[in-house]
Amino acid sequence: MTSRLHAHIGTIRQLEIFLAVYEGGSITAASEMLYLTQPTVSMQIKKLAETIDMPLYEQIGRKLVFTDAGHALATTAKDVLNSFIDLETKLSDLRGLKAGTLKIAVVTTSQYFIPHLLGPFCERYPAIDIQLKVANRQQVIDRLSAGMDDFYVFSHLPEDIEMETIEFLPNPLVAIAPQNHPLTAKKRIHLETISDAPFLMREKGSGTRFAIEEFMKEHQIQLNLKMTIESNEAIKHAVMSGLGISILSAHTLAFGGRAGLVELAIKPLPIKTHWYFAWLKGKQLSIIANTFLNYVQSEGKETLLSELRQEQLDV
Amino acid sequence: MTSRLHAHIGTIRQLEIFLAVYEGGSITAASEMLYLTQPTVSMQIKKLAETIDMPLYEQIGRKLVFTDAGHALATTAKDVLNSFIDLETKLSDLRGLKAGTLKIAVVTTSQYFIPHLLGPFCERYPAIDIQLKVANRQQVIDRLSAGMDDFYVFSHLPEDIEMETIEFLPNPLVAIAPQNHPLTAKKRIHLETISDAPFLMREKGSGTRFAIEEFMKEHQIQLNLKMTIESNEAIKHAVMSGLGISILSAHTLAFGGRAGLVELAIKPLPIKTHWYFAWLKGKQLSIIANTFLNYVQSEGKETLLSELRQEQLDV
DNA sequence: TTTTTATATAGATAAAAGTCTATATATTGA
DNA sequence: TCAATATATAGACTTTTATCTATATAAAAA
Repeated sequence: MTSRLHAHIGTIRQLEIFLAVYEGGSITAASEMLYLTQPTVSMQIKKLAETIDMPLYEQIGRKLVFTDAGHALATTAKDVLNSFIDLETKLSDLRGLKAGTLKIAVVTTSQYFIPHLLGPFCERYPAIDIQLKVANRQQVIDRLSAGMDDFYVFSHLPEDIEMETIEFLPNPLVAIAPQNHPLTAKKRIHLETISDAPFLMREKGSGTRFAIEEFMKEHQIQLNLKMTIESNEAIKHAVMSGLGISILSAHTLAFGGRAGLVELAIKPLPIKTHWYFAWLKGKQLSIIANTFLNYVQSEGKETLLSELRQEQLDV
Repeated sequence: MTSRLHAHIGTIRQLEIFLAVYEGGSITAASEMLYLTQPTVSMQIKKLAETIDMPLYEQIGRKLVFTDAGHALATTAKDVLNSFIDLETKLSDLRGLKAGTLKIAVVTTSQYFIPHLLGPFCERYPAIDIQLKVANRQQVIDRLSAGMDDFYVFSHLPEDIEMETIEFLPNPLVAIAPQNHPLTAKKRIHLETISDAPFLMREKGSGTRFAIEEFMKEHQIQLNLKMTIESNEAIKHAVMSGLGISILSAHTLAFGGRAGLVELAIKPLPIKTHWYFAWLKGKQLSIIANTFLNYVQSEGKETLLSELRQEQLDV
């Protein structure tokens, strides 16, 4: 099969002309509708009938009487032209931000604040469909390499991929302990103290872990690693139940997430890291993506900061 | 509006090629599917994107990542190409008698036997849709002039229209009276006798009336016209209830339609007329129409004659 | 780094689409 | 029968489509 479908049904223009003839009831009427000369229409219809290889109508006196083939073709022509009109509408919606998809992939820790950023954007552009993928760092990196999404959110940026980035928000890492822990009473805790307590840590590859390790190396502190846990929520619950202390993004405590936990007043903390919005270098941002980027850098950032301040986190 | 839709969405071939790219996931894959060179596909897609005036995809590494516009276009392309495939099927059905419409317009009197002719044809070609229009003579003539149907059935052919015709079946006109009428006892009734009885006649323009008038003029008989009635069935019931006698097509009595009525044995009757199948001269008969014509002239005629013989009508 | 695998661009070309003007033909209605 | 109304055909022309070959460019894999 050579798959040359179009050869059997004529051109789109011919369908358009035929439909005008069908609806106008005559060649001349169609030619006037389309601002063409009568022979032009006559010709195109003749060609169309030749490619179809069946007569489309018969001329009885002054009237055109359409054959079964003519009726069938008219039906198809209507369907097809309507499909095109629908497409045009869709495309102009896409051009005008009245449709389309914004795809974002984020590492798990950022799931605590990202929805608070997307909410107002959604409200502003209700017709835009947002697809948010929450995955672990490696999965987000894979999606980044494959160019699957518009934006990616990291705390610790991957190094071997060429990207564009913007530093978006401070991501302070704070030490937490259960409410009844002896250290919670103290107003100023020395960093060295932390070595004594059993420490709960995120898994290797985690951005949080990377930042903690860098920080401790710098301050020449050896942690007393008790357990590796792959989830912030699980770590919080482990801390609550007295298994140890930990250092986590302050955002994991925001928006009602600090029940039963106390932030320790350790002197050089918090560890100052940042959240980054990243996208593949060279990838042409869609209009929607651009719009989102502008939003993030202006209102989005402001809104989020003020929300976090209300939560009394030292962001 | 210049109504040049096609200018905005490319050619059918381009849609076809784009769909191959979309489904194959790469330009090269598409070119192999379609037996084209890679630059050909690349070019056509580029043109398509230019007419749409939006990028359809982005190349990320070795993969193509489609934009929203690309996805929308692919959906439309699928719809459109499927419409064409459906059309092709329909057309080839039409070519092969596996679809299509046979349109016939008949004068009211012939409605008594025409269905018995169409029945077996329908069974033989179950996919063919038959549209039977039963109307008065003038309406059938109007449809004939406008070329609205494939065939027309008359007893008395119109004179001022150029047509092709075939004489199909005898249409004997017989005299009828109610069962209790004094004449029903007689075995041989003189034609003149008819002048005495009140006579019920079809309306002017009716083929039956035309034939009766011609016949009576020839035999120099003056009828005692009592009433003009526009329907065979109404005439039969008027005769039954003793309003008078009449002359009607024997076929109106066939297939169980003679209850309460008796055919009078008037000597030079029945009046011998015929049923004709007619169609516009110069109108190209469709394959279906041709098939029907052949059927009518062979099996159709035979079947109908033998059915009528069983009804003991002297056809 | 080189090879392999993809896509894009340039330049050429045959065929088809799409349009026109001028003219012929057919039908209807006065 | 003639004027009015329709459709069809002929011939010409421009633009676009749909291809190709050859070559450049880019990324991934070895």
